[in-house]
Amino acid sequence: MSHHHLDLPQLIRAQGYRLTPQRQLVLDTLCAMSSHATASEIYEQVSAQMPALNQATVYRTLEFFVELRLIAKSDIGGQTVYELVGEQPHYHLVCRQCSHVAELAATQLADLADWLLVEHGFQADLDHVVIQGVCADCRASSL
Amino acid sequence: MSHHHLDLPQLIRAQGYRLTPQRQLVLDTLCAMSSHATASEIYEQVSAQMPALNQATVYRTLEFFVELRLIAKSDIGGQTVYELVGEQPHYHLVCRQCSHVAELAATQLADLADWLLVEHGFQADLDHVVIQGVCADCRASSL
DNA sequence: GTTCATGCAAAGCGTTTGCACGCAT
DNA sequence: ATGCGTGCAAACGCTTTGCATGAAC
Repeated sequence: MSHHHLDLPQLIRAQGYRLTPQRQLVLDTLCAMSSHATASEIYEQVSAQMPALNQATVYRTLEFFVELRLIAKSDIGGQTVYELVGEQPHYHLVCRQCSHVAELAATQLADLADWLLVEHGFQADLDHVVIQGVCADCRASSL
Repeated sequence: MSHHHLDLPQLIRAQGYRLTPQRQLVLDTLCAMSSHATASEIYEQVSAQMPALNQATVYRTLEFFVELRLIAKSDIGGQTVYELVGEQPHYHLVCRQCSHVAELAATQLADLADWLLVEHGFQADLDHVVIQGVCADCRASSL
């Protein structure tokens, strides 16, 4: 559970919110899942451990953590996916043809981010960037 | 109607498809609208000129043009928006706080695109890139 | 004890689909 | 004449919401 390096109870309570088993479980589950997941995938995993937990709670909990900026919500190929905001910002390459998703460290975006901040005062969330296109395999097979 | 530089009838018929008044109207409307628009915004505009035209037709028509790669479909701040693919590729900066959307020419992305192609064989659609973050105004007002 | 979070069920919204008719080819 | 595209209405999936109960503080 890599998110345990942060003091979750304090982080939540400091703002007047409450730490519930449901919130802990959702965060743990998202951490255990390799990478991005849809709300229903998360719900499936979570309800295996806590069957009473409701889908509405999953949505509310995810939204809650998104607002705390502990998890990121993005649209990947028409699907809304959630992901733990980790130490290593990364972005996604989504293939328009096969829907394959690759993850890349955001180091290549650093210059762009700097430029956006200096020239436009825009502070980019590098964790949210999704780039569509055609992946190497699909390009090869369409030759 | 800046898209009239392309031979729409031929482009469509060459692939065995048909050019209908509805398809023309949707494309003209999207061209007339300053920039990106949601399906319902497009439907409103379009049905003003052709009241019988159905929402389902708008969706089917938009999807049709997306597949022809005449228009781009992206998710901006949770909304699905459509946009004519013009001569000048550009990307969007979306403010997480005020939802303001700025457009920038994709020239700053060119290097990144080159790098993606060379290093990962990934051919990026620069028209689809959406970057979330906090805009200059919101950063200023939160100081 | 107070208030926030949850469970439940229903509603909401954007989008898609099946079918019969009509129009572009 | 053929068959693709449209209009209509219903269905669909994802997400949100109102309310009463229950749990965290």
